[in-house]
Amino acid sequence: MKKTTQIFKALSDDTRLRILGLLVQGELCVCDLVAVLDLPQSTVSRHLAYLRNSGLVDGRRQGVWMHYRLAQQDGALHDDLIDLLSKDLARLEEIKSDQRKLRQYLSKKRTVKCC
Amino acid sequence: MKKTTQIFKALSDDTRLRILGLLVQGELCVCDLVAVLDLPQSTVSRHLAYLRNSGLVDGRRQGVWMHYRLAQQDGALHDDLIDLLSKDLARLEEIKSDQRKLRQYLSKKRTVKCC
DNA sequence: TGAATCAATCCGCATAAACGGATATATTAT
DNA sequence: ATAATATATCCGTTTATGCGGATTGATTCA
Repeated sequence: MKKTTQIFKALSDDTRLRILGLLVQGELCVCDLVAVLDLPQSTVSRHLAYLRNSGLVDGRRQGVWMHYRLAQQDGALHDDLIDLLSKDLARLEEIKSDQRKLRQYLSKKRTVKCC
Repeated sequence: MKKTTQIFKALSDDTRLRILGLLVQGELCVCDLVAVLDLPQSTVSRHLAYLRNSGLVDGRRQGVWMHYRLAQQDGALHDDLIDLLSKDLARLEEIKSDQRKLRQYLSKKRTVKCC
């Protein structure tokens, strides 16, 4: 039960939903998220830690950079929720806006000194 | 976005998940919930108010008693979550135990002075 | 109207969690 | 080793939320 409420707590915060709304598009590194969300790095890292502790995302280090992506295969409820988020988050205006910003950002990424 | 996080907040608490785990079985009144959950009435009512404000349950007065049930038709995310809960809550041991208690309770309900 | 009963709200207290600048840690390159 | 950079964690402060006994409000019946 604690695991279940923990997952829902992880989804109860605007910033974390925004992060997930970007990660449903694919793996990203912290510097990408900071740039697109336009939030302090400590804020982004703190929320990523929360999502990881809740089992919703996995992190992988590549050199200095940490890449995060949605976690897979972690129980029925978890998988059902990931499916649900992939489908329903993109209906929210704020998420759509972030996703647009992400596309712009990725298209000019070579000009950015990040991963 | 606020509406979305509000729904997830509503699902982030043990007591509220237990209430929903009973309501997926059908409409119940507050006194039923207090008896089965074995919690103070003020606690149950407070959580019911939270669930109602989040749009997850509807209340209907019948005389002195308030009957609560899962709300329907309130947006894509909402409906998807109700489906998910109906399916996944019953996998949790604590919820299964509550649902057993509910069946026992309902079977001897005529001996209880409640709705 | 007054008593009885169910449910909602109030209250003070305790705990959890968000914020973001500052600091610590980890990795790479010189 | 030292510097540079990316990320994680620490810290004090603020805000949100849970608790449950006590109170209030609503409804029914005599």
